Amino acid sequence: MRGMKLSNQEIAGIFYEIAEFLAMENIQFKPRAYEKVASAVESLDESVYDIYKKEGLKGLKNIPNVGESIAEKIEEIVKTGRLKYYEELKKRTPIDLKGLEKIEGLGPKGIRKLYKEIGIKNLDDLEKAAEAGKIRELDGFGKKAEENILKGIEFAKQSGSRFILGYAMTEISEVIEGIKSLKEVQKIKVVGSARRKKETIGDIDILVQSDSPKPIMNYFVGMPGVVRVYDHGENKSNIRHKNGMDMDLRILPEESFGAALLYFTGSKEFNIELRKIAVKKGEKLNEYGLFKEIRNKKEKRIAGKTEEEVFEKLDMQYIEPEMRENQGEIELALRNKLPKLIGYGDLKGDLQIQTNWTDGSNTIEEYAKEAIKLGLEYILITDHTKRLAMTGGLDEKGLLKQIKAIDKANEKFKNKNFRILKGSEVDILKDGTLDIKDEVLKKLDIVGASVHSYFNLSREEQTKRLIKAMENKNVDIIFHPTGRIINRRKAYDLDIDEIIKTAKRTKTVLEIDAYPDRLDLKDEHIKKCVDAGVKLAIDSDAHAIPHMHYLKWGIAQARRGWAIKNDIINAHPLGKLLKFLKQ
DNA sequence: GCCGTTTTCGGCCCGACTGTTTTCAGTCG
Repeated sequence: MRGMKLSNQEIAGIFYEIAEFLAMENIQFKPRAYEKVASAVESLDESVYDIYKKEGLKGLKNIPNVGESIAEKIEEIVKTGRLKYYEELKKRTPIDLKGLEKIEGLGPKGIRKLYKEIGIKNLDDLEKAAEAGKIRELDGFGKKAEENILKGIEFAKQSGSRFILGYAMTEISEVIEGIKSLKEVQKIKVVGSARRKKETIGDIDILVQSDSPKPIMNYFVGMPGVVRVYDHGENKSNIRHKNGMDMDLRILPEESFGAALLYFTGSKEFNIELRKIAVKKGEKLNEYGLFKEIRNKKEKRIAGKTEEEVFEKLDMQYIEPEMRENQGEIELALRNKLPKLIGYGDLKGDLQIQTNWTDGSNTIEEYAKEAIKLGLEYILITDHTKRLAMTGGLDEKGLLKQIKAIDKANEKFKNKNFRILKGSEVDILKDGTLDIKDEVLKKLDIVGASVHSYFNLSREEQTKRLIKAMENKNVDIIFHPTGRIINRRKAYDLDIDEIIKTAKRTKTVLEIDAYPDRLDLKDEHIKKCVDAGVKLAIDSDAHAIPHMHYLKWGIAQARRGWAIKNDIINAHPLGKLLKFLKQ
């Protein structure tokens, strides 16, 4: 095999681009076929190189939506690192497709026209042509189109990555509160990827139930912070907010609200599958409801008021929003075999908290009081250890001192059915040993260990390092196992399957760090752990009191990984939790 | 290009809004 190995993500990118090129040529159905493959490759948890190595062409064809022709194309990529078909398409139309399609309102047909008629290849060309007034002269374009292109270029220049859900939610809530205050609003709900609790979101979709949409729409497009209005209709409007987010508002009446909720929550692939199920039953599903044709083409709405009703009429179980990704959940729902996901109120404790003994802002007691308010029964204090000098990490002596302080603090909560547990976030050194002696670790209730250095070790070394830490009998949990920070730092290179295998063998728990920009493990890793029977902990990683409220984002991530209550050790009462741990 | 309780050909999810149309194509989600 020659050339650079492409990631699944990059290969998916190629197929997305091919879809786009084919759409430009006005070719029917093929673009959709390539898109589907791109999305399937993107969500694989095994590299296509590994699949090909193990099972060859046949393995590739087992990827959903991959047939003869595309399997061969993937094979070519694996073998040569290139794809001739793609390169020829690019040669025929040598343009910066990815850049140009960022412009809102500009699609494949428009891009093709701009290239064919006035030779526009990239955003620079486009900007110059628009400024020179050349766009408006083209058939099918006009003055308005030219203006929109200029605005689009400006936004494309300043818009960056996707937004982190847990952080964006605060600002979203303000907008929601504003809309909610209108008397015409009967119900309001954030839908789209935010309701599915994806870790990052591209835009905000909002759904309102109302019988008089007009005043609501008028408020929405004119509310404070709106910098651009893309659409302003009776049922649907779309704006850009000054915080950089695009927001979509749809308004429907009560009889359609459930169907609309279902539709606008997505995912797109999930919706398409659901609609196909309806079609097979001779019915039609859209955002207004589930419809059955009665005599002479007249339709009757058989469901639509609630999501539950629509699922029921489709003869399937209710599917939680976090699962709606068309990753097998639909089949399970049809067979009445869905797992019962861990609930948002199911946690009994928080197992990662940093106090003012190191780099946290609050005292042990303050955290305990907040935990009681949140309905928790225990917390684990996990301050950093000595190698992390910049946090004032504790050494053996410091830890022993903290143990005594916790004993004393526990006196105060005796009557409250609440316990503060003694723990630590021990540093895993380069060779996999720990920076605190075993004889001290032994005295703690629960020990978490994590990596804070040498992020650039080779996959083999990094994996070995973590395995060694897991093999330590005192280590109960590995905190933030992959080390990624969303939009800021890549995960360190790790053989996650080996880590999961070792976790199973050594009875080590892996953490779902609930901090909004960590969410480490990722949903697909969680799914693997659940399948392998590896236990997980959901922790806030709080460095201050408000951070304890992040636990819900960890639960959301666990639900996206199909975890049930029994998979999460801190969903258990204290006694049962302690039995799970090593020794 | 893929896929199959309408199986190896003939389908492929469905609807809102805009701009430039004079009944609709393109784009988006």
